[in-house]
Amino acid sequence: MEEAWVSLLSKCSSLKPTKQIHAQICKTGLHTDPLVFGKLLLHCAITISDALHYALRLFHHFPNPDTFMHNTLIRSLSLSQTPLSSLHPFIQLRRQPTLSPDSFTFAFALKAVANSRHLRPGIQLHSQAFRHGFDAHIFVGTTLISMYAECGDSGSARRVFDEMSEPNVVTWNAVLTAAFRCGDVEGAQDVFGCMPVRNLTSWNGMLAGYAKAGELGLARRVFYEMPLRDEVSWSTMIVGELLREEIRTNEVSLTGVLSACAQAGAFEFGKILHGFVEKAGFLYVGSVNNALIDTYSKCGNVAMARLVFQNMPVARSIVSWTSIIAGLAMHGCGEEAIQLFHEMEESGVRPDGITFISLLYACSHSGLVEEGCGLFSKMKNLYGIEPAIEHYGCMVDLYGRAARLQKAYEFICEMPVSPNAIIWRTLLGACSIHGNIEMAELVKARLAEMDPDNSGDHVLLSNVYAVAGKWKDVSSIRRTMTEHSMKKTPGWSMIEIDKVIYGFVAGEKPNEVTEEAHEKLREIMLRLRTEAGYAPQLRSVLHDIEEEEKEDSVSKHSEKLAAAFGIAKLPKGRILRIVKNLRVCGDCHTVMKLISKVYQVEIIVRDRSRFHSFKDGFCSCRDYW
DNA sequence: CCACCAAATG
Repeated sequence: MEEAWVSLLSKCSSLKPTKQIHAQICKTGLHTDPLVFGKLLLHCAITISDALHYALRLFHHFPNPDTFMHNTLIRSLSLSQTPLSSLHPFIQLRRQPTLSPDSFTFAFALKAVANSRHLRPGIQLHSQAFRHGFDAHIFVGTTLISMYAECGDSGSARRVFDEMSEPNVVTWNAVLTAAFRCGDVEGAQDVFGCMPVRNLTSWNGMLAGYAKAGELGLARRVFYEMPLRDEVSWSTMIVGELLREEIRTNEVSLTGVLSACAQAGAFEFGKILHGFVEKAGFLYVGSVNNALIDTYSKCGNVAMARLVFQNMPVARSIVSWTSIIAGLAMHGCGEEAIQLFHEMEESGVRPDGITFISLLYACSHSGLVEEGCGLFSKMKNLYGIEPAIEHYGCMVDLYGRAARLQKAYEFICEMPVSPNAIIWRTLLGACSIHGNIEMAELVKARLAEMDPDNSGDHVLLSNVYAVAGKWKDVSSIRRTMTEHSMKKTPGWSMIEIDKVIYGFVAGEKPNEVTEEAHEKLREIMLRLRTEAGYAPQLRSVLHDIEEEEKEDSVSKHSEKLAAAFGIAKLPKGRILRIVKNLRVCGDCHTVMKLISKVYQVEIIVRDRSRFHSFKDGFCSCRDYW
């Protein structure tokens, strides 16, 4: 309830709608809730520049404000354009006979002084904190140090630090930046050398300090030596123009990094890069926009891809149109992809062969057989584009997925170019989806002539047998595979949590992360069984093994582990984004649907060929994949 | 009765 109001507030940036929201909050009676009221104060003081008086009036009418409420007002004002105005509620609070200031009060008030850079009120606050015995408090002490540094009094900052009994990392970091702020680069180096513990903020502090002092060479060195880099590190480098030379000389490297993100599915990192692109003015380079569209689609966020496409400040090229069509296709938005294609035709951009590959792909992944056929002939007849082998492959996929296996087979036989292994493999995949043994055997024979050592083909065929319960044939395939020392590609999945990527491989040696994932997974499966009536679907298992063992084998699939780990680690409400190297198996697909319903989370899985976005028990692929 | 608010890097 409170969160709803807060998010509503964050969307309005002027006083009038804020007043309306306030009136509504009053109706619900939540206006006396300290949390809601605090957010309202903060919003008026920071987000809206001319609403300070309104914040003060709100506070004035608040019944019996306690120390917490006073602190909130002091904090709000300290962050406003006129930080020193927070001294009024500070004095008011001290005059109240029933209330007394606490450590928060002093921390906020000192922060206000630091933001205003006026030394004299700072000194007064310091002596008052001393009288109340709060100057020894670690937060207050640390704020004192940075306050003195902001006001240019490095000697006092140093003295406060020397008198502290147990400085922690944050205190050390405050001293570090204090040295830089007073222009003492050598002092900062000393502090950095003496620090008993360092965290990312310490490194970022060094980086920013050097950059501000104009020591660009040293800053670059810090950047390369850092054990870990986050958003702040990167943006320090960009804002300080430390990487700009490299990027400006060839924006190729920027698109290169973006495409690496796309391949790895590193969404959070891609977002950071997007921020840089905007800040550094690279949005005016068409190819960078296209790379962003591609990155967002491949990282599972087609909505962001759409947004980049819609807001492009430069002309959309054929690559831009094709990228967004391919992105929509990957996410199962076939109709939208076709609609965009029509818009593209109207805008006068002429499609090329790659555009049609994306379109046909969109059709085959959304079951739009008629539309796909129409586009295929339009490509040949209207645009005069001679279909390449990839186009034929898409058509085989289109018919095959739609269970029209005979039609697909005939199509291959009538093709004017001779089919390659990929074409036959596409059909074999379709046979495995629809469980057609005869066709699968026929196709596998062709493949055996062309590409006998491909383990994936054996696995596909054996899956067809396994589904039909023909375990003899399954084990014979397995024997051939071991005899030819063919290895099944191990399945892996990864999930990004707080910009760190965790990988899971089926059957790997247990470690801390996998232990945790397994434990969470056991708990999840139990809940799915009791609350959603889940029963494991064992058809996806390759081998003819005991039922119980099979269940065990299915339960170890890497995407399940990644999902379990995500549920355990990510805060509620966050989307789980998983990347997998192979296709999702049927059982995992079901489990993801159930998890999304029971745990009320959105899960986006990128598999080998497309995206599955699970929400409320349904998948965006509508079980067509 | 408790907890919601707090210090350092861009």
